[in-house]
Amino acid sequence: MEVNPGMEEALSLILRGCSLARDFESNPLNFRNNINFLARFCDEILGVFSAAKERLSGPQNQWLRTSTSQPMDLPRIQMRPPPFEDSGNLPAMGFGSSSYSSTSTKARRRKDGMAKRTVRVAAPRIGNTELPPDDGFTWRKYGQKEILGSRFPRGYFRCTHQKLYHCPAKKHVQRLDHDPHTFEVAYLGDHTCHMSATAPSAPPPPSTLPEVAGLHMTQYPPPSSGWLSMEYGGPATIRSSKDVGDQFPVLDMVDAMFNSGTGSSNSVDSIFGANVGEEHQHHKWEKDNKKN
DNA sequence: TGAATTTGACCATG
DNA sequence: CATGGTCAAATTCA
Repeated sequence: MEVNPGMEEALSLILRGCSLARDFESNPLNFRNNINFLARFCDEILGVFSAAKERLSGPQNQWLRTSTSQPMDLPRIQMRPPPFEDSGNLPAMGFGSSSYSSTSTKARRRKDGMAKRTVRVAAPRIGNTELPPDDGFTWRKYGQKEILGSRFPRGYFRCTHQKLYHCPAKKHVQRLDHDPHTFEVAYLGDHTCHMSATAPSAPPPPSTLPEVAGLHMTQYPPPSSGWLSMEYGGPATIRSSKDVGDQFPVLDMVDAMFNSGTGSSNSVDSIFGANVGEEHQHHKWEKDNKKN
């Protein structure tokens, strides 16, 4: 899918703002003794969000309503994402700003006959973009494979507690060749472990989920911890180990500004190195390409 | 030291 | 047979 560039840009900006906020959140003391820096920091956050808002409210925002990048019409993709919708165990959707869309895949059906549902997740340009998106569950990577015709390898994940709870859930994560900022995540099987430790501590509210643009998200109570975190910068198996803790004013500000669950990168150190990711990726993928 | 990730090999499917 | 999917030993990490 092609992500609308305007949307991408706005999302990137928003994510950056969130990242900045998180940076403050995680190291408030760093700013305490440096008023100038703090002021500039605030300016930057405001500027980033303003720019994002500009992009969203400008004439070019038509894509919000008439996005043609999706094979399906928008109302569809404003629905909650397909995976787990009947299990009462919706993914946390670490990044509310992501565009989710479902695609029917003609993937061959394995003999186990697991249903396969795919969603597309827009990755932020910032942060550790080479890690698969988190959906609120904990996954364990069990393989990675170069896919023919794809520049990027596909990662194979299964539920961390597969053994403990015989949870059959799996997912395949692949970065789109033509759009490296988008992951296609294929979910296979449902979680049977949602009452277990696999499930996020604070299950996402069942009703309102972020809509596709992540910008129409009406206020839904974010999980007490890490709602701002995209839970995206951690290892493949994402535990919100470095919990955010209590909300900070900046987060409130961000929340107030956007009323959205837009996530941000989990990796604080990536905040000021927004562009490092790609380099890394290429490095890594070059390596990956050597096999097979 | 246990758990997670990496990675080459093997298996299944079309 | 080519390719996608999984296994499992080796390695890394916390």
